[in-house]
Amino acid sequence: MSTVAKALSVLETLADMPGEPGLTQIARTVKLDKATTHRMLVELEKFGFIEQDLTTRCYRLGNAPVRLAHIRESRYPFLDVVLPQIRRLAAETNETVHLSRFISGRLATVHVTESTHANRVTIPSGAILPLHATASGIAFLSALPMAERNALLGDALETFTAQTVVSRTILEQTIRDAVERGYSASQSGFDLGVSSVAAPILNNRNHPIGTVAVACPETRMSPPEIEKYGAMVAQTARDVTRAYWGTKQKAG
Amino acid sequence: MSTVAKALSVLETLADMPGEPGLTQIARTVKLDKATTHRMLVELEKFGFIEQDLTTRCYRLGNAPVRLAHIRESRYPFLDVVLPQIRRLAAETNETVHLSRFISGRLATVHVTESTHANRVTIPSGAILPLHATASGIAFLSALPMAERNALLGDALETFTAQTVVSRTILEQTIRDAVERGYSASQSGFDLGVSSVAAPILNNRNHPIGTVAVACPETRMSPPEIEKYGAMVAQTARDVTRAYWGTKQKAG
DNA sequence: TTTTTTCGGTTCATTTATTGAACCGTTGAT
DNA sequence: ATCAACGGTTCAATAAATGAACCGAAAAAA
Repeated sequence: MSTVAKALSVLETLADMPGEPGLTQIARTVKLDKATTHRMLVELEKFGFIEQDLTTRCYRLGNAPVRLAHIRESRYPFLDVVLPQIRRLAAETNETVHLSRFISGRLATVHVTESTHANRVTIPSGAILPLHATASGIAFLSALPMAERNALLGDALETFTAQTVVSRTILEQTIRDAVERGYSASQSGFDLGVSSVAAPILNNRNHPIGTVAVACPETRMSPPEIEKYGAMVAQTARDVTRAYWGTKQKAG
Repeated sequence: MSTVAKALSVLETLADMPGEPGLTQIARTVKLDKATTHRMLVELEKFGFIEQDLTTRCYRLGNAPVRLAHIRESRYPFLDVVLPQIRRLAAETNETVHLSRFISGRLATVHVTESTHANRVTIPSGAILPLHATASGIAFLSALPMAERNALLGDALETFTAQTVVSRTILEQTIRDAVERGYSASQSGFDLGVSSVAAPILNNRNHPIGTVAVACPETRMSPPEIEKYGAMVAQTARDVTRAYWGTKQKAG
């Protein structure tokens, strides 16, 4: 493992730890020697990637990533790249299409293009989508390695409707189906009478960062539509992934 | 120079370079060997801090900083920490107080608390403040090393009013005055009839990230007020800096 | 109170990763 | 056809990273 990889591991570990941990705690979590961890922290701090509270001696994420994120987003605005694809899918299906992103541990709706049908599904932008009860959630989970999947799901699966999948084994099967087909499908799992299909948007390291989904009243989503929209949503997700991360796709 | 420092230098350099440079260009800019630079780029890419376009082989800033920035901002929201201080200054002066941040190369107004006077200064949130023509801009420049200062100012100084400072030598003197007093002052440099004083907000490495400013009609800003508000705005900027970066202040 | 543990941080002989001049194959300009 | 510049790789020489043991302080346990 290269020194740089160790430093970046320390940074990511710190970011994913709750609160403001101390040196020993960070070292234990990254599984690196205390002295090594300390040197990494010192270097990272020099560049503002982390900060240390002088009174408690604890570490926290710094401001440097915020600056870099600004630069990144001003040059490659995610929505600018993705929205045309979303709108095309919405036009082709004439159903409500929504885009979600995985932000600080939760899947949040960041854009919705509504269907023009009188009877249509409306989703508020910003809505948090439960991972086990929505097509988007299942799609997201389906692109995740098993370990991360279980960590995210936690212990209890909340019930939203009579049709919400709360059985662990059924959920596992649903996710396996989604992996196999390349898209997920859900009927009334979160909102009664709403059916949707969804596919994961991946980054260039094949980790999911969000989803695209088509949602409509269940009366317009019979098995042939599921298959048709499913294929379309999967294709759109692939297009989005390619448009945003260019041609470079890495394995695993 | 540690390996980690080299890697982070490569990252920051890439972020600050325009367009999508190639390996050799990056190596020249960071002043590191091509082989070394390449290894850093490969490591950074593994963690998503940078991306490479497979067709052009060029590098660009990646998505990882965006994720970290989300975590940082959700835990330490800048505005939550700063706004109470801004409001206190507004209450004490009963003049319009505004906060700006340096975002992707420009100084942008991110918050305004208006005076209750009938005759008051109104600034739209989001307004871009020219660096050479506003008290905020001068304050920001005054906290910057000479090299960065000149890089930011560019070649020509735009004229906004008859009083806009467009002479390089006068601007230099104005900045020196600001450095000496700890706050900057400007009369009608951007908007006619508006006077303001401002001070820089620093990060824990003493680099400016934004400014606090008091703005009012020039009729209410005679020399004694400049001095009084100047001292207050400088103190507020220091308080903000301390509140956001805790007790840890580093030299240099 | 005294003792023990845990903490953040440092040291330095040992180990290991980093380094960079020279190199290769490719591309694009002359 | 030639040359120059590119991205990327190689490997002996080298410089940096490593981590068990350590320090003093502070918290926890006795």
